[in-house]
Formats: sequence, C-alpha cells, structure tokens
Amino acid sequence: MTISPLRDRTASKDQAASRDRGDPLWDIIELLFFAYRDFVSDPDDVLSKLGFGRAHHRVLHFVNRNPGMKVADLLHILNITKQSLGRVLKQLIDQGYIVQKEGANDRRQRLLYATPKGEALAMKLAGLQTERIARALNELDPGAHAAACRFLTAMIDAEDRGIVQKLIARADQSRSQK
Amino acid sequence: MTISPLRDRTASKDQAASRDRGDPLWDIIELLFFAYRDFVSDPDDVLSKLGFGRAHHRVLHFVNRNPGMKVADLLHILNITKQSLGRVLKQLIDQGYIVQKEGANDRRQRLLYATPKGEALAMKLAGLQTERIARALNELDPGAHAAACRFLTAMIDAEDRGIVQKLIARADQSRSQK
DNA sequence: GAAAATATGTCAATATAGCTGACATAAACT
DNA sequence: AGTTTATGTCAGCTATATTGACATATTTTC
Repeated sequence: MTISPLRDRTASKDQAASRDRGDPLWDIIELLFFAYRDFVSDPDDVLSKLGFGRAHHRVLHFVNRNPGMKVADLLHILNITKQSLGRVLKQLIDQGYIVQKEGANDRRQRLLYATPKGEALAMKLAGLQTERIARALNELDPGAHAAACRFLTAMIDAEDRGIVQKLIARADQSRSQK
Repeated sequence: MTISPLRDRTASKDQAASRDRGDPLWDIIELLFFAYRDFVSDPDDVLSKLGFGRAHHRVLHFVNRNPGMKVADLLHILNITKQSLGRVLKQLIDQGYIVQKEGANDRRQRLLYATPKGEALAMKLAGLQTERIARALNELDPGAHAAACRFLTAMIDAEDRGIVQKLIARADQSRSQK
C-alpha cells in the first residue's frame, strides 16, 4: 500500500513566495496533531483496561528505559511537579510495576527500577507504538527513518537536544548490555 | 547551526537484525514525545496569559482553518464529547473569538466562524508553531519538508488519512481565496 | 559538630479537560 | 404526526496537572 503524497509543496510554483511571506506551515502543524493523536491512542487502550492513564505510561516508559534513574531526573524529563508524579508513581509501585532502591552512594536517593512485570508492560506498549512506526516506515523509502529522526530532533528546543540524544544513546547502551 | 545526526541507524551494521527482531524503535518513540512537547509549548505560553488552554487552541485552530464548519464536524475531528466541547466553545464565543451563524440550508446547524479577533489569535499561535517548524527545516536539506509530511501522514490511521488530507487541502483552498 | 542544602515524600486546595448519563429544543425528514 | 438529527445543557465523576506548606533523612559546607 502506497500513500499518495499530501500536496507536493516542494513542486508548488509559489512555494518560495509562501516561504518569504512566512505563511503558516499548516500541513506540518495539522499532520503533527493527527499523527501524535494516533500514536498515543494505541497504548491508551491497553492502559485504560489496567486503570492507568498516559501519565503512568510516561513514568513507566522512562524508568524502564533508564534503570536506576533518580526521582529528580524523572521530574525534569517529564517536566511536572513531584506532587503530580507522586500519585502516579505510588500506584505503579503499589501494583508492582516499579520498585525503589536506596542509592548506594547517596542514601537519600530512591533509584527507580521497572520490575519484570513493569518491563513486560513497558515493552508491550512500546511494541504497539513500534508496530505503527514500522508500518509507516515500510510504506516509505529506506532513508525515511533517518529523515524522521532528523526532523523530529530539529523540532526539539535546541538547548534540550543534547540531553535527549544522551538519554536515547545511554538507554540504548544499557539495554544492549543485557 | 548544524545538528549532528542522532545515531545513524541506517549505517548500523546490525540494523537488519534489529528490524528482524522487531526491537522497539526507541529513537522515534522518544523523539516524537519530546518534539510534540516542545511543539505545543509555544502556544501554551500565550494561551495561559489569556486564561485559555490547549483545548481552546484546538477549537480555535480548526474553526479558523475551516470557516463555517458544523459543530458535529468539530466533534469528530477533535474526538471529544459535545459536553467537553461545550464549555470551551462557550468561552471562546463569550469572549468574542468565535461566532455561530445559523445554517442557510439547515437551520438546526450552528456554523462556526472565527471573528477577526479569533483569527488574529489563531494566526499568532500558528505563527509560533511555524517559526519552530521553519527553524527546523532550515537546518535540514531541501526535501525535509516533503519527507516530514510523508512520515507524519503514514503515522496516521490509514482510515483517517483521506479525511485529514481533504481537511488540509480544503482549508488551504478556502484560505487562498481571500 | 552545627548549619545549610539536597532528595524525597506528603497534605490540602485548586484548575483544566476530559468523561457518562439524562434531558431539552428546534428543525428536518418520512 | 412521528421520528430522526443537530445542538445545547445540567449534574456529577475522573485524571492529570498546579501551588503552597511542611516533614524527614541525608549529605555537604563552614
């Protein structure tokens, strides 16, 4: 199944004029809205059956991806208050998806780890999202994956890109050591 | 300013093996999370000063883009209940950002239009998002815009793509008639 | 060793944005 | 005349976030 291109703006004769005027880039704005909407809908269905929401997904995702991360790190990544995190994290801990361990160097820290049960759920949810992404990339040419990464990276606040890239690289590394 | 590529998975020697195993595509999953987060943060700042939230933005955006749309259409696009829409829409109408006009053919319909004030706000918000997108595309090669559109379109539920594409095309057309 | 800073947790009150269910009104369709 | 459709509204509920205040244990600093 091939998808017909949306409207090939690159071939539009007045593309340069539009860019000069700084016209809104409606296509990206709206596609991003709908793509993200569908992207999060797959996990949402599974989560709601467990009595969880998107907030639980985000917490479990990052803990699973970064075993032993500090609560403070999680707060910075999610950009929420500790009170907001508290409720969600408590539920995940109480139901056995996440455990906390005292830091070896700094005993004030409560380092976060996904349990096998937590990891199973995290991987299930990531699997659903990966299915969608893989399906999308399969419809496109081979360079589409790299191109998507470049575009999405460039959309992130410049000051945060380094952090995000380290996050992805470090998590990939810790996973592959298994 | 050039951005170093995240991790060139296309050049990775075990990329094929990873794809065969169906490993999660962590890079896209996390980049999409952070990119969308920053993408909506620009408008959020402006909106919060007006006492509005993201919900108001979405309503105003689609009404501005599709002048004369029915309430029912808006409900389908946003995928929320009329009760949820009601509160937000009422505030936008009361404060003069949106007006309702009786349908010419079907007088039950309340067709939605952005007022000049509403259009100004919608365009301001779209402008902020466009700045970010344009900044991103400027860092990338010329085909990046089209590539991003293809990727994002492919990420949308197949059954919804047609609707979204029509939405974008129709709105573009109605705008350019001005 | 006392004081200050840090990491985390918790209580209380509030706001936003969504939901379900029930019901109301007006206009159009059959 | 009766049914369906488009819209609106009341009431109550849930999830996710907020701010502000305060508590506890631990580490760091002077």
